[in-house]
Amino acid sequence: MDNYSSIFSCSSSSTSSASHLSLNMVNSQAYHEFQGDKANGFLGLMTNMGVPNSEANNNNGGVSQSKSFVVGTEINDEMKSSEKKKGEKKIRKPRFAFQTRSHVDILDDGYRWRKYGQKAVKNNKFPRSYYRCTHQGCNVKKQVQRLSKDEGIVVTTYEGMHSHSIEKSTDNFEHILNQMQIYTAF
DNA sequence: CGCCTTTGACCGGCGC
DNA sequence: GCGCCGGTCAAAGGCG
Repeated sequence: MDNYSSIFSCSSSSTSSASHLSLNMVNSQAYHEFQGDKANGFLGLMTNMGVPNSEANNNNGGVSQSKSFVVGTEINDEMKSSEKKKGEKKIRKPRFAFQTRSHVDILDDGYRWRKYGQKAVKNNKFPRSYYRCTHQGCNVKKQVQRLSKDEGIVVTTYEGMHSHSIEKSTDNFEHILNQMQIYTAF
């Protein structure tokens, strides 16, 4: 979790109308923007989400916001010769993460995930869990990790983007956002 | 019965 | 070259 280029803070958006839409949008757009220039496009998007109306939440000194979006562009080092790897499986996919103040680490975002691994993280007493989207042909991955520093914070890192639509009701993004708000209130 | 979690093994990259 | 580390595989078992 060191090489993330930028951190966005996102307090709960009160307008639920934009919620699931923006999450989808962010997903795809971010993917594109990362090809060329790093995080600027994403930043713009976040502003589009019409966010910052920070509820004066009671956060303990260190953390100033309850939810923060972290966007990682992986190390682009060897992408000089883009044709180097024929299989392009080697291409580092853009990842983006957000951390949530929550006591449950299963954040249902509307997709179906299958857990395929769990590893201990060093300097962290909590393990990290690896999930994969079970939709056929969609190999989006995510990993969920809890901070040992503050076990109330769960970091979810997504990798890749879904090539399909959500299987559950699309209102689910609203639900999760609502959940986030609820947990944030504590 | 199908889908999921669990868990140790395995593997590739990287630093020494 | 070797060992560590992070990520993935796959067999076995659980659960609705």
